[in-house]
Amino acid sequence: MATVTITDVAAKAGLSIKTVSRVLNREPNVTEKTREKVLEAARALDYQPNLSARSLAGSRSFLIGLFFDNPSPAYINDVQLGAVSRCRESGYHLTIEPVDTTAPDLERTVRGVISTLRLDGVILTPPVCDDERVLRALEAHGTPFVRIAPDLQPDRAPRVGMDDERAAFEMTLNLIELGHRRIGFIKGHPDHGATHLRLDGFLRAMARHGLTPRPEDLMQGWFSSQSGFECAEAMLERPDRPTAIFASNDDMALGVIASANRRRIVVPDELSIAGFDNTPAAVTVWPHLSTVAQPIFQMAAAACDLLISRAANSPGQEGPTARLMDFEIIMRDSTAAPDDG
Amino acid sequence: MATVTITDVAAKAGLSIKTVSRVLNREPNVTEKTREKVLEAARALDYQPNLSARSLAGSRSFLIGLFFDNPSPAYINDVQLGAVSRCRESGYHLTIEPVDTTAPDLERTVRGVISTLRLDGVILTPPVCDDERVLRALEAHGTPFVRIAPDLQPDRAPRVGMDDERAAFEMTLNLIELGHRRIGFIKGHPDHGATHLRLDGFLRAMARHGLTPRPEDLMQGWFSSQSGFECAEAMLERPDRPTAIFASNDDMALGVIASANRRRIVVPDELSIAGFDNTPAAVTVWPHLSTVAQPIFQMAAAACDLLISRAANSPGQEGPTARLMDFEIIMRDSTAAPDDG
DNA sequence: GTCAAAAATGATAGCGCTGTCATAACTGAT
DNA sequence: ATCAGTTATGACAGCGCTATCATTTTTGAC
Repeated sequence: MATVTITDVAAKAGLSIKTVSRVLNREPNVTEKTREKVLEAARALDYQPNLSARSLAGSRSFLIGLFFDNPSPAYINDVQLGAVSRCRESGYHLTIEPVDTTAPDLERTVRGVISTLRLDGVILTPPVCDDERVLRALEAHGTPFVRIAPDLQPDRAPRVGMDDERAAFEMTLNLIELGHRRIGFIKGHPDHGATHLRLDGFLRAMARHGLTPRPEDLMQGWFSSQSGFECAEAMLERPDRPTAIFASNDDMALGVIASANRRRIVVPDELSIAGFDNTPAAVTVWPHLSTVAQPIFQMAAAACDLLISRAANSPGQEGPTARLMDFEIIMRDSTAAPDDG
Repeated sequence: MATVTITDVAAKAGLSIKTVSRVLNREPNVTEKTREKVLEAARALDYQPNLSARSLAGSRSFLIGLFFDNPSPAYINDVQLGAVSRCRESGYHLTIEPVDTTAPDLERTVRGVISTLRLDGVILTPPVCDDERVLRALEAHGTPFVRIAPDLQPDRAPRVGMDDERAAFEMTLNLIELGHRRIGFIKGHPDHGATHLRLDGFLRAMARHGLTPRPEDLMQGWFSSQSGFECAEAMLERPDRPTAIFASNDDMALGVIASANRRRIVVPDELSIAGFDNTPAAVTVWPHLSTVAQPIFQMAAAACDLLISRAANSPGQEGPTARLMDFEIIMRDSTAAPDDG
């Protein structure tokens, strides 16, 4: 209620508002003594700058937008937490903009948001990060954006991500080293970039050990637990079923576990199951799911960082930045050596 | 990039900027013809109002804040979607502010956010909605807020929620009508308001049928799947175990299913399980979980509504508004009549 | 037609900041 | 001391809107 303005601070400190502004914005050419005086006055008055005024007068809005369509809640949650944590440090705020990629007026919606809010930057998560209309709208408006785990045209704009191929490769290697030879693989949604990379990693690990998966052990899922369940049903009803199934995300792996439970197939004794993503649900089932943990929080924080430093400093680099973060293979209770050695 | 201002629209329409402003803000006293002219000019120019300017000049910021600590990602996701959907309709935007209720400087953080952003309203989810420091900061600043499912002091401020007691009551009734007499109940986190209400509903339904749960069938959980698992382990290892377990949220119910699976207890033939919340995970397990669906999306939308209409119009009512939404009992595959009839 | 009342429109002053440019205060070499 | 070359500070315009109040136009009763 008590609205303290920069003018009040200036009066209290006995300086001009411009000098106060300089201190608050960490601009150069301010004496240490002056700095102190301003800071103390601001503290005493509990001064809070008015974002609208800063935004209107200056070139920054201190607002970062997070555009997402519909990844899993857990994923989005991590992204938000990561982004906000970095925003907080720099006085930025996060506005969330769920985006319906199937909406016909998507482009004008996006244009509306970025020009109304004058966002300093936008974070794009899959699958929005691969939507041509969104990218075009952002580029046309000149709004900086960072894509998280984009599929297509990786060098079109700055991005952060992780090495899905290598993660799938290593998880598969783990399975093979446990002694598995017949390993089933459930692919993800074909429109999702990670889908192909994870499959590639799986195949590379198999090939490195001279293993060629049979066609019926390579199934097409949709990243939903239902699709994982259905693929598992098909694979598990055959007498020569795989001894391990690697589902390319946790939801599908959960479907596999559900199918195994239904068929009284003991996990991991009779069937090893691995997932990908390390969702909270992975430790909610029994047995706990072996999976790949993506550093989602860190990726989002890095994305934010890119946006904020870009907004603050001038650009000046040559090609778009790309930051690859480390994943982590987490072996829990759903994987073990196969029965028949 | 091409920044179209209200002045441009006014010039194009051959009117003053004030008249354009009136049309855009749906103020009265504008001829239909004038209205048309303004709207057409705005459309032709693809005019997008500048939120910062509107906020600085006027009394509204068009920003709603969502404060949350750490409910489940699925819950938060629904809240966000519900809130944003309503914000969109009214030209508002949502900024998210994760709040750490254990942080010592919580109060000044909250104060900083609301005065910097000049939020038109704030939505509080559990457990933030019961944090005294947050409530005090909001009240002191005079920022309108709506609490979702508050526990303490329900009439301290406007709120939306649902009737947890009656939902638990009805679910329990369903279980009893299936033929269950010995029903285990797993309580939630004691600090959470819903915990007591759900227990009350359970007990009332049991009492109505002359049933008194034995103390060892009334267990203390913490809303985590791990705690559900542990409670189930204790209940299921007894020879006279319950024929049904009602866990007061889905995560714990998932823990119960995990325990049953581990013990080769067939669900629902040998054990019925019911949850509460209808999280996505409820249909990720096998068998699919019977549960209570909270209208989270609608609650958040209603909360937003309250804030926006309050921001637009003057207040003028007497007591704080309270809106109770309808729940839905969803009976899926984890519940059935008991074996022994 | 006349006139007051009501409705529609416009001129103008800020909102609280930042950016630009001018001014003042310090340097240190001569 | 003197003067350029810095460095530190301040005056003031204006960002794009809304609010207030003045002005013009329309309306309806007589």
